Amino acid sequence: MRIFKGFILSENIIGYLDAQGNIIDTQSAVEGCCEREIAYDNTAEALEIIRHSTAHLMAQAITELYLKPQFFVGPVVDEGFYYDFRVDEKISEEDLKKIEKKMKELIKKKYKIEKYEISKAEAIEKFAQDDLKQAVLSRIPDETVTVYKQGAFEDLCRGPHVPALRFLNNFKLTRIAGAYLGGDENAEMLTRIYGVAFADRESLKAYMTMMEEAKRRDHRKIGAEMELFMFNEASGAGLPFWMPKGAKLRHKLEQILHKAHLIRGYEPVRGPEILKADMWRTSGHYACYGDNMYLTEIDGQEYGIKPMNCIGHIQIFKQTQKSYRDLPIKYYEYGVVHRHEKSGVLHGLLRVREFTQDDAHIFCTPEQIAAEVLEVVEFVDSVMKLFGFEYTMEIATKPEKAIGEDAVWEMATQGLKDALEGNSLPYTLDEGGGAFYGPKIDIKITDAIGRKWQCGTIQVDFNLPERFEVEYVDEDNTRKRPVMIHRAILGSFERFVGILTEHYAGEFPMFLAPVQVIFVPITDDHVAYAKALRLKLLAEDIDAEIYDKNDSLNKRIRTAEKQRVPYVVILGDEEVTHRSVAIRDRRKKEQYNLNEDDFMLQLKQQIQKGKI
RNA sequence: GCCCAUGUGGCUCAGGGGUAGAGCACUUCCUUGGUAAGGAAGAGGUCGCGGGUUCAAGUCCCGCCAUGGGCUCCA
Repeated sequence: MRIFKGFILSENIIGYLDAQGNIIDTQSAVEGCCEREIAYDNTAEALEIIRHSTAHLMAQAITELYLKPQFFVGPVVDEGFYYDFRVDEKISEEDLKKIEKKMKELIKKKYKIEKYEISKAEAIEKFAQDDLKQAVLSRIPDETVTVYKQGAFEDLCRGPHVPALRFLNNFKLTRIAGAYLGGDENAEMLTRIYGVAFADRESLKAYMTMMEEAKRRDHRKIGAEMELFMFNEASGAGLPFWMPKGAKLRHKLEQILHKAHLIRGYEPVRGPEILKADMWRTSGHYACYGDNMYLTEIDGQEYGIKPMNCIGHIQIFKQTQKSYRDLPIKYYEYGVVHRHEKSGVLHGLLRVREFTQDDAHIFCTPEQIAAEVLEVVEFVDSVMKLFGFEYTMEIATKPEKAIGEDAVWEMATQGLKDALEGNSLPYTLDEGGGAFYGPKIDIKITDAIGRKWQCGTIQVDFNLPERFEVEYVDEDNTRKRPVMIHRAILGSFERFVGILTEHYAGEFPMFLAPVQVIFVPITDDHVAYAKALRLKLLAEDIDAEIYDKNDSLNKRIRTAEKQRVPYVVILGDEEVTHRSVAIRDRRKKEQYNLNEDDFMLQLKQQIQKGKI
């Protein structure tokens, strides 16, 4: 047994943790520095070391393959690692395999990873030919910097690294992309290669399988297959079309939510799609959000297409005089909005230029804020439970571009915190992430395969009521300013349907499925019965189709199965005679018969599950 | 908007200077079949759009549009 730096030296140790939980690599460890060892496995600490070293290995491979390589930063991120760099030739997707191959060759050379220290001045001298390294150096405040070396390859780096390349066997380069130097939009664009690495082959395989699964669930693929929605090149980017099946799905979602709003005291309203630019000047949108707005001119007057629905709701509120007895007033609208998103960010239904928000504005007194925010949180909770989403909340504070006094912001932000803290609801903070008119709570949901999405939002706003001079008459007969709470639960139908599609992999529950039942009559003699049943279902708002085209029975069953419809129902002589149905459970590939009444009852019970 | 890649019938893809191909889907006919592809015939494409090079351009070059992966931002 060998003892090394106070620890038993094992083939399996790639680093240590000190008393503060910092990772100390084997190159940096000294006698008595550390509390415990980091073994070569898939713990967060081990992966951080492994991935960081894999990034270096990739850099070494790139150095050997391409002309004039210069490297910027190569950090470990949530999903793996990346390295930003510049070379004198073009690198594309196909090159990733070549780089991977070179990385594997380098591993076989069994280089040790060594570390040495030099002064910053020496480093500036050493990397004089490399302006990216100079950029990195200029960001380092320390007077001493460290360099890691493997074979002929040296890189300025803080570490930590594995002791030798043999720990880097299970990696995969996943994609190549452009990235601004330092994330600055005005700076040069570097090449970025992303990769993942694990301690064992199985974990890498599991990760790749998860990626495949995400690809299989991609809402763009499923949306096309199921004919839910489409885009049209000639019509423009980011402008979705809802095909009949998608519109049915969306309609069901709208109906479920409509009922849920009414029960909670919301009233439906609707504002115009386009308002005079002066309205947007008053609201502050023109100044703070103008870059994202579509503007036009009518009869010499400037108009703006609405990017948000608040202004319309404010006008409706102001139309009649309101008493403190009326508050809170809750207006809701499935509001169609247009936002000029940059072309590069458009992504299926998840990021579009025209979308419909499930938007509502609650006008209330400052004293009512906490209770109203809580009620919205409860609303969010029931919606997310319905679809089986886990979620977390995040409070976002004042951004750089904002309207209103700091004191007002402070009060609103505190109101949100109080509402959550007072009810022991956990949240995280996003400093500077608020809307320009107020702070907000963002709801982030986690889908069936663990991905996170931002959907709902609750925003407290003291500013717009002030700007539009919104008032109510208080009990002492004076005019007071109400507070506005902006909120959306799904966020937008587009995004939410996209997320739902991936969450369910297209296998929507009965209460959402665009087509809920498919009847397959065995011969022409059974079509009449199918038609009669279909009408009965329609009367109950259940969408059913009949597959009676001239194909073999097996073919029609296969086609029906592939539609991801909850109920495939076969109708033949037996069913017609006994007024029954033969149901195929497509998940279990089993079948069972029900009489007509029980069938209807079962369907209605399934639909009932969609009530909130 | 920026970097990289891609664009051939409704869908998935082959063809890479010399007169457009396959499978699925679609239409018609035969077949009336009890639980995942019965058979035959047919229709459908100015190869994303616009320029250029060439005797000749899906094919090579340029610009634009759209899509995909990122950067940045957000519902």
